[in-house]
Amino acid sequence: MTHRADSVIVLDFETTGMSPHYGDRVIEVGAVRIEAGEIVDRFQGLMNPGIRINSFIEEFTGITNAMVAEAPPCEAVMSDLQLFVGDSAIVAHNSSFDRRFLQAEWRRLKLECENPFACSMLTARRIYSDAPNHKLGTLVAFNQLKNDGVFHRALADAEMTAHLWLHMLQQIERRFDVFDIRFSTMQKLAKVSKSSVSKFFAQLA
DNA sequence: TGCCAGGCCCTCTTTAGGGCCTT
Repeated sequence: MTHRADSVIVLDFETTGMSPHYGDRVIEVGAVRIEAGEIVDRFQGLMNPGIRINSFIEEFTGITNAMVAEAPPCEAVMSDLQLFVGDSAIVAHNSSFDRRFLQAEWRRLKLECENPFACSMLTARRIYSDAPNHKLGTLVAFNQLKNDGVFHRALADAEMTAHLWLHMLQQIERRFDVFDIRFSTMQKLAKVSKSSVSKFFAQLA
């Protein structure tokens, strides 16, 4: 399976909680496709998880039980998401979280999730070691990236993550005078130890 | 109704513990 170096899906889920293993479900998905350094397509879907959303999540996301009651079931939206994502590489902020939910929801549909993942949070920890923290909202403010002030809604967070991802790519290219930073390079960057970052960047230049 | 996790990183580490990040 091959992936275009400049084509990735940036994904974000809102969910009923932290763990699909304990019955939590996805209630909203937002995804954008990046090609050639630009957002070229968007996918958004509110869905009915079939279980009650607790008050904390309602407050946290603004997504209420009344809203999802009118929405299609998870299975329908997740099936459409699979068509949107295809075999593209996927980026998410703290991707281990979104990957767990994507795998769990697709498993219900008997779909495999073999897409490669990269994590914008782990990459940002390497590049922005001087940031106050590495929450998505903090990194957007830290880099003065454009946003519409909406947080904890899936498409808004996916778009902010995409802007952060593109910003990190541009900064690496500019800083080290290299072009065509590939998805696999960003994956490796997120995994190298903090003490090895300088050596890693030296190999890029 | 309320509760529940997991992967990664760092360090005063590796026979571990605690913090960060996601909802």
